[in-house]
Amino acid sequence: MEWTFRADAPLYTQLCEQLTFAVVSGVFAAGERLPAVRELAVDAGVNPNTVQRALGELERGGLVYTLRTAGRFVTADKARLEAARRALAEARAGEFLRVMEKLGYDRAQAAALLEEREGDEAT
Amino acid sequence: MEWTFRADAPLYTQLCEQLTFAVVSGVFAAGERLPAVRELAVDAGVNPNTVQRALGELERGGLVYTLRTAGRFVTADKARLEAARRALAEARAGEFLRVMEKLGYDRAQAAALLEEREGDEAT
DNA sequence: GCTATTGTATCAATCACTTAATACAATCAC
DNA sequence: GTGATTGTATTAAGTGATTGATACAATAGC
Repeated sequence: MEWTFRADAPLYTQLCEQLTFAVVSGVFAAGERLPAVRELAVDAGVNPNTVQRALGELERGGLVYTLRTAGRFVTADKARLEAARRALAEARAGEFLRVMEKLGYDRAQAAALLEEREGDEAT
Repeated sequence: MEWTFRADAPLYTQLCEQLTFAVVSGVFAAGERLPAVRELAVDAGVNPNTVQRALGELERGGLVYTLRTAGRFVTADKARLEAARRALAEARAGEFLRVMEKLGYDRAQAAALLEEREGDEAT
């Protein structure tokens, strides 16, 4: 998996987000075992503790679970994964609408703005 | 004007955003004089330096200008204000689409999600 | 010209947070 | 049972950024 980090936010935060997106969107399949903490750490070029901290968040959200010495696994509960994906999307949508409203765009205008956009390919 | 600060981001950042939104959406009219740095500081309950820093950002964006001892004024260039408003909206839209894409929503689905939402009044 | 009010500059300290090193614990595999 | 591999806990230190106190500078207004 590809890791990219900006300098304007903590590593563990970005790690958490990227891991969440990966899990929720199926990069790691439901029930699949994740690479070990140390492995992920080497792969991403960060300290194992940092990975640990990020994964702790995922665990609290029920997206992954831990078998003490066997490793971490993505939950097998596909409904839960889908619900999480949806919840993330809803949250982002909510934030987006709040900000747009402060800028004087109502819901319809905000939606229209999305569709009008040209050439914003997210490489 | 109403100030609200969260604890999860620097004051000057939030101040900057709130001032930008206020200026761009006409809370302070084009050409109007802004309250003095010290006045805003008292009003918002922060240090004058913090206000100064935030306003510096607005100035760099051409939204306000300074007359050394007379105060700060919103630019009289309404086109510029409108352009800034639009640019902010576009930027947010772009971010939103990028994230939604990572979550597996294409542009149309993202837009649809906005319109489906119920009861998300931004009090 | 004097004074009050404006923005500006400087400097320091505190504060919190992130990151890292290291050691511990448990159990799977053989 | 032994060792390798897993996650976990503890602790420290760097580090960097934010905020605040204070002094400076310029000029508008009377």
